[in-house]
Amino acid sequence: MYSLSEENYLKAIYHLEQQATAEVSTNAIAERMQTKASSVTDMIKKLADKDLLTYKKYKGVSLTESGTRTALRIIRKHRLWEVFLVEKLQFKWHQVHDLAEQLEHIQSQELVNRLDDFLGNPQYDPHGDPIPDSDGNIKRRNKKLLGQLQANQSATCIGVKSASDDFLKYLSKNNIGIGSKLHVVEAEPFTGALTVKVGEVPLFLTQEIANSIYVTLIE
Amino acid sequence: MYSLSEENYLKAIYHLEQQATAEVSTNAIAERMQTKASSVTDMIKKLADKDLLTYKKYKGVSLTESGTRTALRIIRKHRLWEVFLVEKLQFKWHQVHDLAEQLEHIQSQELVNRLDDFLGNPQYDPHGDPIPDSDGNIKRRNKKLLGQLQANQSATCIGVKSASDDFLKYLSKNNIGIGSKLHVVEAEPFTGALTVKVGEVPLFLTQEIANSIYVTLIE
DNA sequence: GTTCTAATTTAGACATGTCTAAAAATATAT
DNA sequence: ATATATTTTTAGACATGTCTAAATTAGAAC
Repeated sequence: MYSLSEENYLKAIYHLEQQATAEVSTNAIAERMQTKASSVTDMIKKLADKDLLTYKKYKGVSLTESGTRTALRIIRKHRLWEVFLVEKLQFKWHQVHDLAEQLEHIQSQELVNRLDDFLGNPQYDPHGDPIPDSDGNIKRRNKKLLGQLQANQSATCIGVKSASDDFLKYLSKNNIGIGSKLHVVEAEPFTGALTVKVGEVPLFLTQEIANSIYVTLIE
Repeated sequence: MYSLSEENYLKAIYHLEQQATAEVSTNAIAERMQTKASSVTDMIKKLADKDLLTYKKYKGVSLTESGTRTALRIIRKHRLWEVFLVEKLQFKWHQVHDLAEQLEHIQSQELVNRLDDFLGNPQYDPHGDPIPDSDGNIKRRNKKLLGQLQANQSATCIGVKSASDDFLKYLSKNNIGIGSKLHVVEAEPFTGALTVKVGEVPLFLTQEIANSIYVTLIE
């Protein structure tokens, strides 16, 4: 269907669009894709010719509906493969990204859907990001860093940022994993350190650690 | 490591080498890869430069030890993914080849070995072909078509050739699957039809059907 | 509004892997 | 042993996706 490069551009542009407010700039794409602006311009033109994005010279790009749909299909595959790697092959959260970057380009609707069923139709990947369904619907949720919470807020752990082996061991020793409920008892304004409760057990977390844990607020 | 094209050439040449007695010819490769002889010559030179095969102009090629090792690594991946697709995702035997052609190019020793363990270290793929171990050792066995057997020989079903859905249904209705023991009661010389026993149940098979079933002899 | 700077695009080049058409080498037939 | 047919290689072209360097445009500063 689309080439490997085209798919990678679509995915990158989709992610940039999620963050940015306006059109996505050539330089932003170049930086994200570790390539040169001139290469981006070339590719942008091709994608525009295929109606995957709209492009006005010097004015940046934005994905068309078709482009967004295609990007979401790739992201769906990426995240499902990540679940597979972690749940079935016992990879650690932080080991799966590069592999999923390869697996996401495997072409077969049938395969993705069977994989989805095999995994029990998971809603979120091991990093806590939502997995689009086969129609491209995506359950967004408010992903925050634990360190951003105020005293008295409660949240569910949905993932970690850049996990080292030691960090993951530290977390499991303290009974923190995906799905753990965390309640912020106190947030120290100067150091940024947090006192939280994991279940009923109190735990002291440095700012650095609190900012390596992704959570979603419990209302 | 190696490009997608390079990997595909290595695999094709390996398979041709298994069949052929002497060096593998440019035209043989071209036919198998559905490409032109001139393209093959170009690629052959590159692979020779990388010491993956030896090549004398007009004299065909043969894989070096390094080339063979690389080919076997790809075949290992191909066959393990086929097992995954059939055993875990419930694909039919005949649906998995094209998907495995894509999956075999995923780069990661770690992934293959974990997949191998996850699948319970299978020895054979769904077509009955042996899966090389991580050192490239391969358990060859005598793969024959059921139709080639004589009266009174016994064999184990190890796969099917070009299976249609209807054919697979026919087989499962008659209790023939991978691992089934088949005993040839009679081989009709004129029509090529066979009378076999599946366990204790006698069954009549036309030549066409008998030549669509792969078996390995029981000594 | 003109000028400067930063972002973007264009022009031309290169690597990979493919092709066609022509040339060269090998194999076959008599 | 020579002519003919087949196989293989070479030469030159093209598509894709990338790059560098130069030219262009947009946006900010004054």
